[in-house]
Amino acid sequence: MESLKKDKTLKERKRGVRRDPEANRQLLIKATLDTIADIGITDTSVSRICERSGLSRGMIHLHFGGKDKLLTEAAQQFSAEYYAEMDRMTDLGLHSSPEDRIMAVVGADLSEVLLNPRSTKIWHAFRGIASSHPGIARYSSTQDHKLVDTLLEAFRELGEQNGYDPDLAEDATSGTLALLEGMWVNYLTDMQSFSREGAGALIRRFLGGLYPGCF
Amino acid sequence: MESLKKDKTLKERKRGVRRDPEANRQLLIKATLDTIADIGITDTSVSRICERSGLSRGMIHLHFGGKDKLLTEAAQQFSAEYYAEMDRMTDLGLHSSPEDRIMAVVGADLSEVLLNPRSTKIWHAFRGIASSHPGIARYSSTQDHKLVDTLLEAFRELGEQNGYDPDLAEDATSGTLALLEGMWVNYLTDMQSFSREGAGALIRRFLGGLYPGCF
DNA sequence: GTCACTAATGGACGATCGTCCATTAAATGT
DNA sequence: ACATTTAATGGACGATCGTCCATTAGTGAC
Repeated sequence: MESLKKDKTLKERKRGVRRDPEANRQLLIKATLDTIADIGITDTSVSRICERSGLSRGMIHLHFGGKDKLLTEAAQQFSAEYYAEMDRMTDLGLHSSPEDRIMAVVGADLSEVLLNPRSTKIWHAFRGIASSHPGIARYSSTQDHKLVDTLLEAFRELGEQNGYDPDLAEDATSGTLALLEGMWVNYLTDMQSFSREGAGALIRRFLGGLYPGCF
Repeated sequence: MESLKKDKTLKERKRGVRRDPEANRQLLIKATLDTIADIGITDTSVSRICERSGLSRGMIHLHFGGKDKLLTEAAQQFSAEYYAEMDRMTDLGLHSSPEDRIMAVVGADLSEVLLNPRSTKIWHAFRGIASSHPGIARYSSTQDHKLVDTLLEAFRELGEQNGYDPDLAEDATSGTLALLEGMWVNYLTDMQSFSREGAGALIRRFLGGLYPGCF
């Protein structure tokens, strides 16, 4: 599968549009993420990235000005892709019940599209070096994003409808995200025995406890 | 504080017992963990570790046989220290109520002894490279340890006492650990605004939802 | 005091790191 | 068609990587 990708790349470069800076930029970012997922961020070097992308070693400096900048852009793009997919999978039923909207977020986060070997490895690799790479740290948090507002709003609405303490919504939001973080860790630690359904059921159970009668 | 440690080390070597292989081993492991917490695991090299420990560059190969082995032993020791501290902080009241025992685990995990800048940075650094370092992966999980049994037993007892579904205990255990994982991530992401009390209260709230009338 | 033994040193080694740039190739403008 | 501009190459560069080992220094036995 990997060598197939490489061949496709090379062929495109031989016959199609022969110079495409933007495509090469993207190719380098993708190669970076793939390399991190494959051999770990410690062994992800400029040479290895270029090798995988099929481009020459000078390209990174040309397009990004250095390895660190490339890493930062890769983290940014990876984060953006996560949220784009999350939006795509949850925006569909906007006028559904708060429970459904919340569980849609949970389900999306636990789905194979978002939670897979590649993404968990990359995600945790970036988080692991975030404390020493300020540029990357900006993209290794779930906490300051639209996603929080989505959940918060849904929980508020749910609480309002059923007469629960309004400030419960904040804890519910924060707790839901924390539970999901924990599930990702479980998945990373043991992909074999991880159950998406089990993880979803667990979170539903916790939320059902917080909002009795719902979920 | 750091140069002070170094001086102390040097002085000990000058006047006290002048050759102490085991002490140097420990010194190297400590220097490794400190370096990871300080400059990140990417920049943690043999030279940097030796520099910090005040020992010569050959020591790592002499005592551990290579950098990877040292890293693995450091991860192992770090993990062991975590569980030792956890035991120390929770074994005190063995015959107390299940709720208290559970919240003791939560409180310990959120206490400054276990949850601090150094430990979170090291923990996440190791986890970030775990997928590509099988030796380290063994020590980057909370899931296969005595701690699980402690919680499981307490939740079972709690369920029994109050007439709850016994299989709730497994979800409660797994969820509690997941929530704690999430709290560690929150702490790593934003140490300034993190509140230990808030985090503890949130978890208590979730558990109170699962076991109404308790917590 | 001498000898055997182990701990510890610090530099040599080849490999690889990330950066940079002179050169080549392709696209664009005239 | 040729000149100009931009994309892309691939090797040179010094620095640093991790490993290894000949050497030195400290320790204990006799």
